[in-house]
Amino acid sequence: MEILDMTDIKKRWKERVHAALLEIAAQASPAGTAAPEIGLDAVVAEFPPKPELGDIGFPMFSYAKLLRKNPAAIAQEMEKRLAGASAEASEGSAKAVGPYLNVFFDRGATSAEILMRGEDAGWNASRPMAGRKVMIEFSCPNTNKPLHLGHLRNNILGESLSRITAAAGAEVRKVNLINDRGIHICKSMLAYQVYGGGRSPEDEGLKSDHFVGKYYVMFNTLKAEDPTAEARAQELLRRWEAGDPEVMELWKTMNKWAVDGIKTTDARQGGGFDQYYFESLTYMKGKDEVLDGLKRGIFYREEDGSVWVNLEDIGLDRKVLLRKDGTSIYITQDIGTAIYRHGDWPFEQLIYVVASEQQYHFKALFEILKRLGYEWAKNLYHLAYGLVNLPSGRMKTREGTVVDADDMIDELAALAEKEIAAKGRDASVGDVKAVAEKVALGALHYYLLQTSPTKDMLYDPEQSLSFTGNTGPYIQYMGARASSILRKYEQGEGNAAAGKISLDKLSSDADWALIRRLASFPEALELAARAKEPSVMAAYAHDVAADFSTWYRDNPVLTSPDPDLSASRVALVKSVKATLQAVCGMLCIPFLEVM
RNA sequence: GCGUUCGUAGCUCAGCUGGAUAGAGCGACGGACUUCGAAUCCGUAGGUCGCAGGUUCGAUUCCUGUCGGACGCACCA
Repeated sequence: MEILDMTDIKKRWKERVHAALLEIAAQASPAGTAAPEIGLDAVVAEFPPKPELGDIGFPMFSYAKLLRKNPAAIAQEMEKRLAGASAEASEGSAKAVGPYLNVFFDRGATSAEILMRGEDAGWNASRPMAGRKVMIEFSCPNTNKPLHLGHLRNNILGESLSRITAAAGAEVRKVNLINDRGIHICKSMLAYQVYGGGRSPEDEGLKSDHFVGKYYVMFNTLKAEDPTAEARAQELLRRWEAGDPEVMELWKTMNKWAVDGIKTTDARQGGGFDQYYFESLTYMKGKDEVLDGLKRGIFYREEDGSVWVNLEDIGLDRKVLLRKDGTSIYITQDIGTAIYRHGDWPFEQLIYVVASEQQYHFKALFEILKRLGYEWAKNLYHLAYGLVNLPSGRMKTREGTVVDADDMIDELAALAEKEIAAKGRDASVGDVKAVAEKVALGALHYYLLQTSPTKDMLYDPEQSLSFTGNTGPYIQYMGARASSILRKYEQGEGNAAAGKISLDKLSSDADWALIRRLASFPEALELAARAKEPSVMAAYAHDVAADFSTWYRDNPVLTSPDPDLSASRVALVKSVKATLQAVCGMLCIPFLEVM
């Protein structure tokens, strides 16, 4: 069977509508005069507010003036014109509804396509971003302390966006830039030298990144005891830059502890990277580029020897690129790193997932790369995201300190475990701890992704885990319910095995509501990928789960007396499950067969 | 002060390139389990989309101003 792609059907209808409009326009204009121009882009399609109005709609308002007709009349004429069109039956039909021209999909053809999902692992054939190479940078931790709540949002945004972009057909490369050098690193090293006594994380029974973080905090203790602490840290940095063997040895050891621990947390979230960059290896890059730009007159040198760029013409400031002593600063490194990466893997687009406090920095960075003449610089994108706040109270740690990522997940898992016990599900789920961890991650990830990245958000752990409503666990629960039905079917319950799948059995409005939702998957995916908005997929996941929940309450699957009806519904449940699995995968919400 | 960004129901959030009666969830109130898992479902109440102008046939969406919050404006990263 030929696979129907709803996105394509929509596009083809758009073209038909466009063609018909041109015909009307040509007819309406007096002989000898040019027909008014209507671009294909001027044809907009949207979803009618109620399903009975149609599946997609085209408002006719904007052509009224051009065609000197009222929108309703245009819609009428469009309907007549398109009725006879040689559109294949499977493409549906168009009907005038007031000032709108609405298209009704052919239910049978759509259903047939949807039912294939359950049987075909490669059902997602939509590839709107095919052929594109997209590099996505996220996480970028410092190696002086463990990840915190903000990193969890960063990680999940980056990971989810990567998966969505890949699902949309692009080739994706996830990269992480480890900030493993600098004064802050030296502070934890110094504190360890003073207080560590050569102990290892194992000796203290701490996760290795938490161990390093402990000494970073202890630097404050040192500062209170020793007024020269800051100076000593600076001295350590100088020795590091000089390659002092003793300092390098300590640095390597502590960095490994930090990075190993951080990687464990990344893996816990389900993420990972295709390539790691280390600031200690890249921070020298960029200087040559700046000097080259200076030679070409893109930058200028002040009397003290420092090198600057003037971005005032685009509403930014003057920025320093090289200090008067000739050393690099932050933005210089980023210039170098971007160029270096493009050499590594010639991306078409590079997306930086970085907190919105750095918006200014990235504007400047992108502009500088553009001025240096890099063609790809126009495709650099800063995915800025806001802060994660917690409701004041229990979860908020003392002022000034941040909520640790591992602690947060631990706490969520403990709550989930309690809930499983409270529901009396311990026996059914088997490995309670493993399931609780997955529920915790589903809760956390969905909650973090449902909000648009740009906004600051309030993370309420209790609410995210509440298991009722717009939450990750709700979506997981619907996945588990679907799985449960299919499991029983496999075990021979009901009479579906004796029936055969019939599209006629899935033609009710209730069926159509669910099928239409499943059919809009390619649109949701394309929008999410194009707009770089995992929240679109999150909303879609919830919609699918909610529609399924409504549907299966009134549509018994295995207990229906009609074998054909039963078999058809089993097929539909399979495609619901396949869809939920795919979408949950993109959102890093673990799919659970049982919970 | 300048710049960026956010402001939608009591609370947390959606609202796709401007379009048909602004949607979910929580909370409140009222219903539905001898029925495939009630971690569910159904219903009711609740909004002058911060405010004021403007563009448009049409504005929550675009523009200007204004109020309020967040962030940024280092030879830090």
